[in-house]
Parts: sequence; structure tokens; C-alpha cells
Amino acid sequence: MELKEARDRFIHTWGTLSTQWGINRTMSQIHALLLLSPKALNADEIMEELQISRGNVNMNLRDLMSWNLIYKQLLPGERKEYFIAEKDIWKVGRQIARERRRKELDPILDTMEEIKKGLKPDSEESKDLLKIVNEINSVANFANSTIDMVIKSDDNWLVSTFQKLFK
Amino acid sequence: MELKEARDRFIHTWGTLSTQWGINRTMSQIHALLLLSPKALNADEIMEELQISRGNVNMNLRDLMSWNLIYKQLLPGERKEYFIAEKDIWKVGRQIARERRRKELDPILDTMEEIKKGLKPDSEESKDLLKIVNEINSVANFANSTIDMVIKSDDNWLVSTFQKLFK
DNA sequence: AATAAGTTTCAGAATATTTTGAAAATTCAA
DNA sequence: TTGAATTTTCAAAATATTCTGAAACTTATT
Repeated sequence: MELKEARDRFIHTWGTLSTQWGINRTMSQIHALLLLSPKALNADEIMEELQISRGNVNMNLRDLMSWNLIYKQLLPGERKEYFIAEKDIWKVGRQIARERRRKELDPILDTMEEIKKGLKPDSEESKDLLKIVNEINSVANFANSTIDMVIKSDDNWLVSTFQKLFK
Repeated sequence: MELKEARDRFIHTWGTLSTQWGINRTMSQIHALLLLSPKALNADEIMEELQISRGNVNMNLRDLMSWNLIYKQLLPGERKEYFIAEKDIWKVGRQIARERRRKELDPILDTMEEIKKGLKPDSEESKDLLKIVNEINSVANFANSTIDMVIKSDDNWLVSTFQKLFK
């Protein structure tokens, strides 16, 4: 396998997989491209490399920045904005975990909380519903804690935790 | 809040959130409906309740069964097939974790493995790429183990693990 | 202040996903 | 068997998401 081929495969796969992740393809491909690039790239270079429009590049760079997966870099003597990816993959993993928790878990917890607050257990059916709501709440809380453990930790903490866990 | 209102809110929210989860809306709504239903329901009842077509119901019941989130139930003296949801929410959580890992993590691990195998470190750039691939592999493996820990466990094991973890 | 370089926005076009519904296939009872 | 009840399939329609590109906006330079 050639270097070029491996790089392309990486970028392509990253883009394809992201669909499963609820992240849009272009966003992932830009991320992959920047991850592999040793130097910061500007919008034109990304357009050229991935063959996509300026608007698309702009929008997805913005999203990637909001996820803290890439940073803007101003090069001295350059008008254009350059972008560079966070290269610490553990940090990237934590960032993604954080963002997905916010989008996927928080709304569940909020809704279960609301239903719990709003519904009085004045009938058998109400009690049944509340029981399920409470159980979902527990499971979601557990998932939340698990992700929290990952997010709050640094690399060393992770390793030691796992040693402890499987000792 | 009325019982009916709470139930509808639950089903509706479940459906809306699922989009974030990469799971289609109808599938989640059927799941929510069955979760809340004390008795098994047949296709006609689900069509009626959620106002969706027979084909849609059929397809999504099939998907839910493949996820082991619902079971077919044959009632004596009935031609129709009835469906009932897995009511153990911890089990449901594990099931979902398992399925998502398969769809989201396994392909990453496979691809990283392939690139590692195929690319010879014969240049500086190749080595750089391999370094990133290796790091992604580590992070994905960690995520994999974390999910594995959740999947393989039963409720009691989970509780005791967390006590150990935060002691 | 005028102009050039670069960035952002967003309506409409392109693409992808989901849903419908009717026909085909299957199952069961007589 | 036959045929009525039920389930499955899948092409086309409906809906949702993503992408484009040109105009509007912003920022820096002369």
C-alpha cells in the first residue's frame, strides 16, 4: 500500500464511518485531513483537496471548532485563516465523548426528570410509567457517569483505572 | 400532567432523541410504545396508535427484533403475531451499547488494523501516519473495553464495580 | 475613503433516508 | 387443495439532510 493510498483510505473511511456516528461526512473528512496534515491548512487548500465548496468547508470548520477538535491558526504575514487539528488523540476521544453525551444523554435525563416532576402517581398506570421512567433515569445516569469518568480523566488516570478495574 | 400526556411525551421524546442516536425515529417510537405497553401489541394496533403504514411497522419490528429489544409472542388461538418489549432497562441499555459498538467501533478498529498491516514504514511520512493510526487504535480499543465492561456485566456487577472505582 | 482579500450566509439544488401502499409471498384452517 | 388471513417486499413518493455558489458582509491595505 502506497502512502497516498493509505492516507486516502484513512480520510475516506473516517468520512464513511462518521455517518454511523451521527456526524456528517464532510465534517469528518475535513477532520481526518487536518489530523494527517503536519501543517495548518486554509479553506482553499481544503476545498481543493476534498473537492468541496467553500460554503461547505466554512460551515464544517466552524462545527469542528465548536467541538474543539480543530483550532484556528493565524500565520504571520498571511491574511488567510489556517486550521490545525488537535493531535492528541486521547484528547480528541474525550472531546467527542463529551459532545456526544451532551447531545445524546442530557436530553434523556432532562425529559425523564420532567415527567417525574409532572406526573402524580395517582393511578396504577401512572405508577407503572413512573417506574419505567425511573429505571431509564438510572441507566442514563450510569452511562453518564461512565462517560464522565472518561472525560474527566487524563491518560495516566485512565490506564491506572483500568489496571484497578481488571486486577 | 395527565397520564396520557406523559405517555405521549415519552414516546415523542424517545422518537426525537433517537435521531441523535443514529436510530430511526419510527423504530424508537415503536420501541417506546411497546416499553410502555403492559400487554403485547400486534402490527395493526401499532399502525393505529402511531399512525404509520404497515410496511413501516413491519420493517422496524424486524429491526427491533434483530437488536433483541423486542420479542415476538404468539398468543393461543390468535393468527396475528404479537410483540412485547424487553422490560429490563439495564438489559436494554446493554443491548444498545452492544449494537452501537458493533456499528461504530468495530469498523474503525478493522480499518486501522488494515492500514497498519498494509503500510510499510519506509518514509518519514509513513511513520507519521502509522503513529496516528496506532494512537487511534489505542483510543478505540479503550472505548471498546469500556463498553465491553458494561455489556458483559450484570446489574450487581455494575454497582460493585463503581463502588470499587470511586472508593 | 476606496478597494481588494477573505469569510460568512443562506436559498435553492442535489443527495440520502424514510415511508407508503399495493402486490407478492407465506401461513393456516377447513 | 383452496382461499382467507397475515406478513413481507420493494418501487415510487415523501421527507430530511447536506452541499453549492453567488451575494452580502467583514477586515485589512493603500
